[in-house]
Amino acid sequence: MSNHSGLDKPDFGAWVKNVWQVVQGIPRGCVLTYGEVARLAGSGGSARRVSQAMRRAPRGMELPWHRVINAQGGISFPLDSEGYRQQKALLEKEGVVFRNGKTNLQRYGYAGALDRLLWGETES
DNA sequence: CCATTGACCGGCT
DNA sequence: TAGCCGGCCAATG
Repeated sequence: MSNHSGLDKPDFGAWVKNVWQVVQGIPRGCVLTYGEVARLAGSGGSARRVSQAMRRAPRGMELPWHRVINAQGGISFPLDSEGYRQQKALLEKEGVVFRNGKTNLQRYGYAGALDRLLWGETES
């Protein structure tokens, strides 16, 4: 029951809200990949849906969207777009360093944060 | 309703 | 290291 004519949407809407919360939980100066955000929000969607979820965020909602990057450690906007420049600028302002258009996920990413807690500032 | 798109990802060559 | 390919799934035309 309840499944009839377009009812019972697989709570994609709920998943979207989870995405917002996950993104809001990313500390300043740190980053998370689309895939990681998707997973932390629950196994309902996929990495590709994360961008849609963030675009759906209400105007005025505080959402550090710039802390979400791709699994290669780079920004996923076209290189010559305004979004690319803006995201990079926001991240650099938080101390995230780019080398050849990519950041070191081992250092700024999720796993990196754990490693630093356990091993301290190993880094090279 | 079918086809294409997209702020992606992992595996394979 | 770099590039191609298939899968993913809601949104858009």
